[in-house]
Amino acid sequence: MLWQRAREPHAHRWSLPGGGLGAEEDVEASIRRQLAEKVDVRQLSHVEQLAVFSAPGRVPGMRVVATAFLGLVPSDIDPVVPSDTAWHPVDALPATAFDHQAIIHKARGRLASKLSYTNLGFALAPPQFTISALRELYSAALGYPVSATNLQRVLSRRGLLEPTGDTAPPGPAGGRPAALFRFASRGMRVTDPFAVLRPPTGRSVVP
Amino acid sequence: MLWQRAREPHAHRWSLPGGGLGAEEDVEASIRRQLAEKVDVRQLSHVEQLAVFSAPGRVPGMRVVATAFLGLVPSDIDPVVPSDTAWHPVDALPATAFDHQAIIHKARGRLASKLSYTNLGFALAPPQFTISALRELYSAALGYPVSATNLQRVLSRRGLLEPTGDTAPPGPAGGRPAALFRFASRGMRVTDPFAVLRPPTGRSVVP
DNA sequence: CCACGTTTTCGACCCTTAGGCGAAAACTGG
DNA sequence: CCAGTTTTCGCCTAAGGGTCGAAAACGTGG
Repeated sequence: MLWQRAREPHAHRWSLPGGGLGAEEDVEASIRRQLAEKVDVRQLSHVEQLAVFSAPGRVPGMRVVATAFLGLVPSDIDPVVPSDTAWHPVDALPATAFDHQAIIHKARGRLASKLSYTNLGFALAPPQFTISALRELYSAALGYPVSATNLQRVLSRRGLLEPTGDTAPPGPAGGRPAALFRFASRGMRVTDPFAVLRPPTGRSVVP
Repeated sequence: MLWQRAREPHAHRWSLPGGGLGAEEDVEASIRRQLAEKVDVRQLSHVEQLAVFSAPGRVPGMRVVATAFLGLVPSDIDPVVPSDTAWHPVDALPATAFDHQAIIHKARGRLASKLSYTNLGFALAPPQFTISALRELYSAALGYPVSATNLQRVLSRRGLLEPTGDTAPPGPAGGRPAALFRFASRGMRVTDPFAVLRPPTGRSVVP
């Protein structure tokens, strides 16, 4: 989600939402406030720190140190945004202001890897979904196709997916009705990768 | 590595090295400068951003937003440090200033997980090492014992370990001389965990 | 110099998890 | 009732980690 800058520097160019840090808030409270002020995005399903961007010349004319965040919104939600704000497909972005291109690139990398070893999919998916819908979400987020069969089995085996019992009606072309699922837990859960470092008894990493 | 604060606030308490951001440097250049100024640590084998700590009251009396870093030094190096600075075992830390306890905790978690799915061990290990020495390093960093057999095979299979051909002399109690190894590449290399999200052809994540 | 304790190394076997394929199931439309 | 579609499920294979125990290579003490 980008909005078009009104003022210099980089007027009229698309940029990530953000703003200055207030005296009584930390950076996460700040970015949530910025989003709530400038655009109507209250349904953030996940927010996490990405990185600090602090190159001296990243904003012409003044020194700005930015803490970039990765924020996710479920796919079923289409927040109303002001006229200067719009959603863009991450594969076809317009020219962006400052170093925002690099921030977006880093954000996408973070999303891709966290989709692999966490249940972060819950933040992208609606409350209920079919496996094929989830497959499309994952494919879009990752940038390459994933197998629906595998996705279901892997997520199930990790205990992240549970059936609701309901089914979704088939499409116009027919087909077997798809079973509906939901994510087992809200909030992030990490499935620790690799076992070299797994304690002999099977405890998790750094309790 | 901690040093004892000379001035208020939190005088005489142990704290992480750090300092203000200069006008002509980014945060990474800054932390490297701080380390070079205050203590003689030029052999940093790895430096990465950890997180921003920005709670309004984290430093009493003034507003300080800190970008925390994780920095590693190979185990064979014992940098000379000023009299107010000392290395502490991470399992037996003294009382620390501000929120540095939380920073250290986060750093250790990051180190533990990156040891699992990257070759970050290269930053902890000396140029040459035996498998048992590496095993002790990993065990210490992770906080629980790891199997030497497994460690060798896993790292070898990932192509991270290569034999030097030499052997280390046995200890005072005798024993078979241990073969010496080195890490195949300096610089961080990520072995992407889990394969659900691996493209059908085997391409890596986000080229 | 030979038996013994020590440390390292290597191989064998098992288990868990992912990837792929194809058949069966369940539905629509004609 | 039949053809076409979409989903689901089971089976098989491959890869990676976990464990165990035997063999290799060394020092030491009798």
